[in-house]
Amino acid sequence: MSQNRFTPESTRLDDAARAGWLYYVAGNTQDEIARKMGVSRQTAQRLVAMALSERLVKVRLDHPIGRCMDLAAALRDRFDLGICEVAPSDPEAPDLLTGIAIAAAAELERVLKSPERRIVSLGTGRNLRAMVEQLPIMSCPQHVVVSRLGNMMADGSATPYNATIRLAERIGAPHFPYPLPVLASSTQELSAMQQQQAARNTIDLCARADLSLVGIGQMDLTAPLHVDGFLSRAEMDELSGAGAVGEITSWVYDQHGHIIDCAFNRRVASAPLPHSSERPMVAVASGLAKLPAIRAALAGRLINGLITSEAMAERLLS
Amino acid sequence: MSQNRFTPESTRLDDAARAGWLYYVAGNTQDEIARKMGVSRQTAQRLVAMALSERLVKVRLDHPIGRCMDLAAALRDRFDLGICEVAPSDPEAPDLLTGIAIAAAAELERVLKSPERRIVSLGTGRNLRAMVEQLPIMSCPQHVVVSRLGNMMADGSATPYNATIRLAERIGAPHFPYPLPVLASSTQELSAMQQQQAARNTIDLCARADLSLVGIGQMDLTAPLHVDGFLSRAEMDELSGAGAVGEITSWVYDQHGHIIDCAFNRRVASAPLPHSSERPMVAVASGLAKLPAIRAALAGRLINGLITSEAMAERLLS
DNA sequence: TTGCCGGTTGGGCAATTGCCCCTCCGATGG
DNA sequence: CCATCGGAGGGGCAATTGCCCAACCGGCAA
Repeated sequence: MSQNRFTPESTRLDDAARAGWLYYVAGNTQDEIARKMGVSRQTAQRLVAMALSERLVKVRLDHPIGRCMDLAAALRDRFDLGICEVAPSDPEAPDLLTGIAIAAAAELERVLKSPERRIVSLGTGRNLRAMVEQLPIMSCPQHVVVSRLGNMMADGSATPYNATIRLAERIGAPHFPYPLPVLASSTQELSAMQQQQAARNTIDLCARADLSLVGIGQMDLTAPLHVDGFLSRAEMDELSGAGAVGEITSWVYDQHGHIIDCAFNRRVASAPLPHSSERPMVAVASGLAKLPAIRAALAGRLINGLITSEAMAERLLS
Repeated sequence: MSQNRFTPESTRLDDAARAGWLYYVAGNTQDEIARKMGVSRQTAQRLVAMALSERLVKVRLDHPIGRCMDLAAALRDRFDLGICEVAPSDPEAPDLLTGIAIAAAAELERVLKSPERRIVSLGTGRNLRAMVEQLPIMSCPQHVVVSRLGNMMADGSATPYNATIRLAERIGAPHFPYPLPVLASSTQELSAMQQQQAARNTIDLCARADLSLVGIGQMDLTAPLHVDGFLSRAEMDELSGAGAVGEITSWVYDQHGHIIDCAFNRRVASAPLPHSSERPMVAVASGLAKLPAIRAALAGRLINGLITSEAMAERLLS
């Protein structure tokens, strides 16, 4: 009541956080919380539920599950990966975002803990965005966050799932948005764009990134590129006809993991994918539909790291 | 499965981790977990409980208040406090009055909500005054507000920051101003004053207060006692020489939280501070300058409750 | 004023969870 | 061989939790 007068909804969240803390950290029952906070049991229950639904409470499991570690080791071995993490799957929801996001956040956090300056480059996508949400709030002004591709659609509007800004905000690091759109309208325009100092600087940062995290897009009707409107149905059919199975930061590649030489790729403005680099280029991806895309990216060594689900790991190894 | 034969208990932990993951991350019920893992519901429950007891699950609250509650819990534990609240600090104004005032007001409001008669005794200071301003207007004629110290300066003028009157007005409760000045001119005069029926009655109310809220004053050039003219520069230097680090309702104490036996304290007319009382004696204080004063008050158990800022809580614990 | 509307509260009940206690099973030792 | 023992599994019940629904509250328009 009283405290609500000033910042109603922020105080309600505060109460939710407090209730969540009392419940999950202090181990109170909802009755005790109700008593301590001077509200009814039902309200306490609502606050706890809100802490959950507003993603105020983050749960992490600190135990390497043997099966997942085995799968990760097998993937590392088979595909010569530097970084590989496998998150447990719920058999009935095998590609729940949260598990993979937590695993990816842990990997990212490891790098961010360094006192030395680190450059982290990010792609886009739900997975990366969910990853950032799982990261604890930390202060890392020594690092740099850079985006590997634009967040503007052709008409200038921003794409959703922008992970770079969120990450930079969360860890208090300077960040470099990608100064070009996702696609240029022509090869000529692209060349001109790439001459800009800002573009050259950002692309250079991407090339020197100490950790790159990217999503992987499949090439079917649910393809992120298509859903987000970068690729018309006709273009996509054409690309599929040319053997496209997946894309990373909009670079479309075939089943061998080779970037396809095509009109579309010649308009892609994203930072180039490094060739068999020493630097970690880690894909964060799951979902049955992405299987061929992930397999190809691994085969072609477009990536040298993978964070995925138990279910996907099993399929990749079979 | 296969790994069981070699490290049975590690597999049990694995199962616990998996069960915990399915429960806390994937949101399954224990029945579903039991079905998916092929065990009985009871076993699933045991596994989930084990994940908890083995500290496999780590819960984090991503809301400023979460950190505050951690700090408050640590302070409560370290200094054996009954009431402890830590308000979030704005990094750029770590001791902003408002946050602490809101926290203190919430604590006060909890007591005021009681239908039973409660006696609330107050000290003085900006913090308490700000606290009262944060309190909702409510009708509490059943309670009693009493001041722990005078609001008259030597010349009879009133001190600013009088919280008692404001609080009484705001909640519509009867109130007892402190019928003596802050300082008597001599020990003899003080004894005479304390014989007055009104004084004895008020002091008695203070001793029986169900909640006492006081400020803490530091002992440097910005000391409230000095700024408000109760303590000359020379007197303060003398007290500092005698080890004074802080004061509560004008009672000056040393770094161990012991009221100093000195000429000044023998003239202090404020209600006595209860010794290790069961009744809540809560300090509302923040500001870097007050650190030694707060630390000493905690050490000497002059207070058994504290409402402070995140920044101060961190310093107190470090 | 009245009545509607969105949002919050508390009662009550069903689902879920925590836990006691008994049983079973394998190991151990007499 | 049998008695004992400790640990895991399961039945069952009480406590806790989740959620639906009706009541209530404050704002707003008629």
